[in-house]
Amino acid sequence: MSNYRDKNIEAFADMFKALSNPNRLKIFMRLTTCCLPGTVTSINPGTGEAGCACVGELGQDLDIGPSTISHHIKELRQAGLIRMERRGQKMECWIDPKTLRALQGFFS
Amino acid sequence: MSNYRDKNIEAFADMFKALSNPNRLKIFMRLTTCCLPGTVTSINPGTGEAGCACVGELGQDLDIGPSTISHHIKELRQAGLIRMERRGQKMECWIDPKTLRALQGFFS
DNA sequence: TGAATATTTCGATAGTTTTCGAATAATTGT
DNA sequence: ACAATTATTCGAAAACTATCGAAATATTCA
Repeated sequence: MSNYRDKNIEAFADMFKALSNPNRLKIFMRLTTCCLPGTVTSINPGTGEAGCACVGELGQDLDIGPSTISHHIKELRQAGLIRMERRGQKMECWIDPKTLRALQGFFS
Repeated sequence: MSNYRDKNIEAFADMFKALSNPNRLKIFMRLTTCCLPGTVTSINPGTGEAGCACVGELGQDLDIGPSTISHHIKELRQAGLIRMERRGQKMECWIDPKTLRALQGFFS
């Protein structure tokens, strides 16, 4: 009787691949620290809107172009690590809580 | 004041890269289940020797050649995930407990 | 409608990875 | 010394990845 990890090797490999690029890992870590799932995310002091980091913000301090940021965020999304939704001109991103729990369980 | 993760982004990216290949991930998982660090590892019923999985054993059921197995195990070792030591003709492999703890802490 | 902002798509290029098979090395037992 | 076992190194081929810049799309605001 195999356990959860054994049944999802390919999915976990995809998650680790998404985290294997330093720039993608930085984006992921930024999302975990700025807007952890389950917690109240940042509120824009100007607009008063609740929100999380958008694609442009996530790419700051990364020294790569916007098209590359977009590509990386797509990879994180396809691996199931993050979710995103359009909010006006921007795309808000946040960590998928279910996937994060799966990763926490993987090493425990 | 940055935390542990921020100071070791490259090292963590290397670990995730090592785990991003399905075959390498299977090898890693096999090591975590057959000989967890800190626990008494398997004892060979014939010889009575304590030991863990060797390179050949780890490559079973993987449908890739021995040189590829060797390559993958080298990647896991260089990422700091496993340690190994010669025992006669065989190379014994085991999980590095320090690195495993670092990974457990990464997602928590 | 048209300009500005934010993001994505596309095609290209340089670099990396996976895997193989042949050759080599290390160890053990005859 | 020699054969058998186990594992590593090397060179090559195919596939994949990271990044770029240009063009395209979506949204807001004047």
